[in-house]
Amino acid sequence: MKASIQEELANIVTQFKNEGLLDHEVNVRIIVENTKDKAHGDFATNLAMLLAKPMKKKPQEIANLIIERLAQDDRIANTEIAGPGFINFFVRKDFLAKQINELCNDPRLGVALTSNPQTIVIDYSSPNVAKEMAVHHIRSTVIGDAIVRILEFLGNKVIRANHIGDWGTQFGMLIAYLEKKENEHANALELSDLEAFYREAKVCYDEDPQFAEKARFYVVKLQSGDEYCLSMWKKLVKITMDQNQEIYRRLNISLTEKDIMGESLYNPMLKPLVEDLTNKGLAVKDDGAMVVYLNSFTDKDGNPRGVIVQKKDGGFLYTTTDIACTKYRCEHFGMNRMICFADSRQHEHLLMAWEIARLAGYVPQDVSLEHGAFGMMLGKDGKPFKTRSGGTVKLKELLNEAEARSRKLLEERNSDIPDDEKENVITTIAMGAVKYADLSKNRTTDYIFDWDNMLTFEGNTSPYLQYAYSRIQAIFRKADTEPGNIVITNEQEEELAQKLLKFNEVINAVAQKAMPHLLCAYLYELATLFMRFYEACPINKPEVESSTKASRLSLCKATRDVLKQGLSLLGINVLDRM
RNA sequence: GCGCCCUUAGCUCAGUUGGAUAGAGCAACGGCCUUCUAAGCCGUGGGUCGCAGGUUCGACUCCUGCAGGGCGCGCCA
Repeated sequence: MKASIQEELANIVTQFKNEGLLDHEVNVRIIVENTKDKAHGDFATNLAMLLAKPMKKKPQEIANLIIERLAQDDRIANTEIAGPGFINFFVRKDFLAKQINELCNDPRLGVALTSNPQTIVIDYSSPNVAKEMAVHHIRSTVIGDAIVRILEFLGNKVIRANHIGDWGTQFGMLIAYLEKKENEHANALELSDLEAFYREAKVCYDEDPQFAEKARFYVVKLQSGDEYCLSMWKKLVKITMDQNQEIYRRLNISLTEKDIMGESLYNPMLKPLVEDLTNKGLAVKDDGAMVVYLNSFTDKDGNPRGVIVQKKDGGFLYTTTDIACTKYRCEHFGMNRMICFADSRQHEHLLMAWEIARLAGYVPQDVSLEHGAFGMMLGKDGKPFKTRSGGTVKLKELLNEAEARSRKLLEERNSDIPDDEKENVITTIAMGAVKYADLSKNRTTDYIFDWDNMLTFEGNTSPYLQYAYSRIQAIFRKADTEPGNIVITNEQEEELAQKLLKFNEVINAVAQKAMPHLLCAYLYELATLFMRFYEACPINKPEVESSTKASRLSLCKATRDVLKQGLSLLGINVLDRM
């Protein structure tokens, strides 16, 4: 609808040009936008104002010319000129009803499959081996997973890439310490506290010279492919990822073991990569290290910035790994697009790695490399978030606390939920609340971590959306009529219907911008409009006519389906009762 | 020193590629449960959009400067 108006306006601009009313050189962006205030109609364009100067006429005059030339469209009730020269379009009510009836019968709820399916790599979560996931890991994990689901829903082929930190010099130390623990016959429980494990390993390394020597020895052995060291390393990876997999399960994250593509995967590719960069004349020796100079980045003196891809001692750096990783993904998956969800500190680093990959010809021109950057998690004081003791809060602790609060709340209510459903209700609400708290914020800015904000169940939260859903389910349990043809009879129905029709637009915007908070905002607005409709428009009441009942049930059904689909794309489950 | 990001109500955040009167939630105050779930609905108060200029018919949005906060800057990842 918007697109067809836009097309017609473009034709009119061409007419103006052909008639000499407008210079051919003039280039205007024709925009038809949704109005914020429905007094301004359903769609509006500012075209007349944009043409005012180049056409040397008053905006109102031009608006009139445009309206005169608009073809008759039976979907449009009328157009008007308003304010400084906006043209407002009012859609006919029966066309709205027609569209919403179509949406009701569409299993995809108006969201078309993409006409141009792509292979898209989503790099997200990326925890470190031998460390527990902390609260800040929630961002990459939850946002990345939502984008994965949305891109798949649109018909793209999505590769989940869990770029775990499973390589580096610290593994010598960790292997040596694991060996020590095994010799002491440590049980699984002792190993499960990875924070303690890492800390203690570090203590041994710092205080016991013999241990440190062994650690350094094991690094070399590991990197040369020693079987014993590799098997110990694999144990560490497994212990860690088993724990992380449990977090993923609780949070309903779609990552599995098969999606693990850690840094170690690229290790064998680093040496040939640097050789290739050297052969191509990109990497040059500087003070013993191999460096790529980039003209598009400058150092503190304004000279091309040097990026080290190989250290003096022959070792490689994480930039080298990221170049190899990008190259591998292009070659191995034939990807069209890659989005890396990592915090904003890595922005410059990623851009430089990708620039090198492009210069080396590893990335086809039309492949889009995107950094789904997100801000830092800060404490209430605006400083990077730390606990009082200076450590981080474990993600597991946050999830436990969410469940505790959810449980307490359910117990305080005199709910009639059967006992066998209660656990599911508690966890579904708790996990939804935590995920939504993160997903609903614009990812680009830093944000304040606060237990109460993160774990609230009122207002703009996931429980609110889940509540709207379960209210609808309650209506259907009591309904004695089937959903039928929708006829819009009042303001609440109209606003709800119009919002439902915007689902398609929102999903596509999220897919393009990789910003799930847009979907959260949409679903919250939808739920709010439903709540108003719910208060104003009775259904299961004796005085309601059966045709009205059938119409409203259809609106309920569409709302229910969009809420369920929308939440499911965010990785949040719904509940039949709560 | 150089560079990137940020600053919107008491608090936490939205604000579409520049559009019409800057919006939510929480907190505060006042209403609404014998009527489809009160995790809800309705209403009230609350703003110099960090500051100062500029561009524009129109600026929270774009440009410049300043202040404050976060982050990054060759051999860690």
